[in-house]
Amino acid sequence: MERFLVEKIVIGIKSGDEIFDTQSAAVQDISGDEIYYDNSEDALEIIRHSTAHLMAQAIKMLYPDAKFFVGPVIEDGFYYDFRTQEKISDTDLKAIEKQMKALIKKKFPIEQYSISKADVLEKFADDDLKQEVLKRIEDENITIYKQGEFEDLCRGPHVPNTRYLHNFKLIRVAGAYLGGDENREMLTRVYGTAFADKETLKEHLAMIEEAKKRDHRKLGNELKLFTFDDEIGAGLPVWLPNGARLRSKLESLLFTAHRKRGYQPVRAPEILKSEAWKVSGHYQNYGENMYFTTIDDVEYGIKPMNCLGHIKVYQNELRSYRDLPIKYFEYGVVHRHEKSGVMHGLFRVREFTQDDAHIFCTPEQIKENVIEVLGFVDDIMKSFGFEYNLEISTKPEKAIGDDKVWEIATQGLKDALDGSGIAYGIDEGGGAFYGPKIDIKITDALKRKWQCGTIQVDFNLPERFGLEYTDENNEKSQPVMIHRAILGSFERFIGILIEHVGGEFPFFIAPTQVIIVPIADAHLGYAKELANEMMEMEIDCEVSSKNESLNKRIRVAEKQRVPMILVVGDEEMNNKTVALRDRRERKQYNLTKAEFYNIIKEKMDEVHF
RNA sequence: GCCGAUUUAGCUCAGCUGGUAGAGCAAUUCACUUGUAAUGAAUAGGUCGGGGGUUCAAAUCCUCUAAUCGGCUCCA
Repeated sequence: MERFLVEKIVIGIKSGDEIFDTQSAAVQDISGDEIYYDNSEDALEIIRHSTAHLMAQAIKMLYPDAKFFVGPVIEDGFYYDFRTQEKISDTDLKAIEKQMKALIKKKFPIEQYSISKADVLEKFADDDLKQEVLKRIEDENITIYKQGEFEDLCRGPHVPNTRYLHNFKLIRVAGAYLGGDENREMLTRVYGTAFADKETLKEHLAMIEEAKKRDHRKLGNELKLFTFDDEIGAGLPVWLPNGARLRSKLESLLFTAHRKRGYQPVRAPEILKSEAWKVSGHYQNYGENMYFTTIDDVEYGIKPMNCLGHIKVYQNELRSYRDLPIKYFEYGVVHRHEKSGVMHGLFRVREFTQDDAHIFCTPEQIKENVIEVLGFVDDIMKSFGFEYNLEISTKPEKAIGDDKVWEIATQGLKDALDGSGIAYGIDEGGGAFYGPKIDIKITDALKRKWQCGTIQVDFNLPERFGLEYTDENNEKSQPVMIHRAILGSFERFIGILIEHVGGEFPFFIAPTQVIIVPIADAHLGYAKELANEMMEMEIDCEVSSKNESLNKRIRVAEKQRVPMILVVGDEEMNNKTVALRDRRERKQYNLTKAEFYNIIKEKMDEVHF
């Protein structure tokens, strides 16, 4: 393979933003920059697309009844959607790979020709999936690629010969709706990946394996942070002591952060009369995903959001423009009926706690308040070392309120983002039913994106609940509500944090911050004395006094990813010192008690959102 | 909800084509009293996710159901 890289084999031409393979470039007489056979983005596009076709060819040989839909290149690989009568499972991938390798050996040239759409429709008249593909193509001339006996409609680009496709791996089998429409049939999808050389492929696969070790579900179990239980129910997390300690540290830091920024803590019930959800529109727009109960013949809905309670707090007094903005926050426990197939560790659950807040303000105050929230988000994300993306979601199909109101609200969000010079993406039609939003997205260990925080501008609920304040002219005006969450939910945020740090939590939030290992029973008293002093300093601390060897106890503490391990024996006890072992460096430092306490105080003071 | 797979001791996993279960770690007890990543021995622990069926016999085959995993769809 090295030989190819050195020789700089040309597999395509880049003209402007478009990539052409050598076959098309020759036919259409296109000139531009040459794309060499290597791991560049453009080359991988060609290689992966060709590998997808090679896979289709192999599948067709093994499953002659197979009909193919589409096979695009995706972020780190490719897939192909198809239909067969026979069920295909992960164990069949090996056979498909083997067949692909056999095809590579035949060194089929990959040839291209083009025919009119009418002819293609005719040619594939008995292939309903091809007809579906053709419905989605507007061009009058369709190109077809042929390798050996196999041909498929395709825009390309492709490598010139199947012999360039050695370094691939089929990853998994999945199901996918035809055209992404859940009302259509489900096709079989096989995911795979490919590179220009074997080493890069190996590295990529190793990286995926490494990432799996950071999976929060695996670490949550190993570190005894949380669990799920069949008897309790799907999507209902149970927080174990370690996880609950971690979570309560986060809660308390975030509480202070809110208070510093002028938010008032409030609290409202878990269940509210359905009548209230009808006023808000949740009953009509979201009822199928809510849980209900009946008390004395009156129907109540378990809250899926906290806004209604906060609205009632606002309505408890008459408000003046001088009071605005008013900011209420609550760690609100909400329940949402998620479909059975979507639960995913702590990332997608049926009960979760939002760090939810509502800002009631005048329309003029939207921009400054959104900017302030964006700053709050940035403070939190930086403290944990998270990279995040922002996305504006606009009016969805299921929506309440005027188009004009939506327009104003959406513009308000854009203005705030533009005003603070932050880059953002746009998700058309992805907004909440009552207003547009800015979503804060973070990626997990396997690079899947998850929405965490959110900022939503809402004119609709204030209208529906008739919210008012008295303005400068002593007249009644309607305030705007900004819904916002920074973490999104404690569940999802902690899940992401676990993956981000691979279980090695920073000192300020670690469930067990210090573990003391007395060398022998004689040192237990001193260990407990240290532990008590640290508990006074609000440091979570454990004494490892089990009847095990010193080495074993250190090993266990390390595996539990405890940031600081103190070993104490005769020397430490007599001199009132500690031997501190660093989690990562495996080095020891001998410190006096006072020196050590200063270090941990400093570590705690480093954190402020 | 849909497609595919999985479910055996607290955890991680063995258990071939049917003959009622094993290992390592963890736990408990005892001995050892340890100076920076696993001391040794003994003991205990499972109606094999749950229901129904086939069979002389089911962890193993069939069926329904639940949960989990990988995707799809969805996520106020």
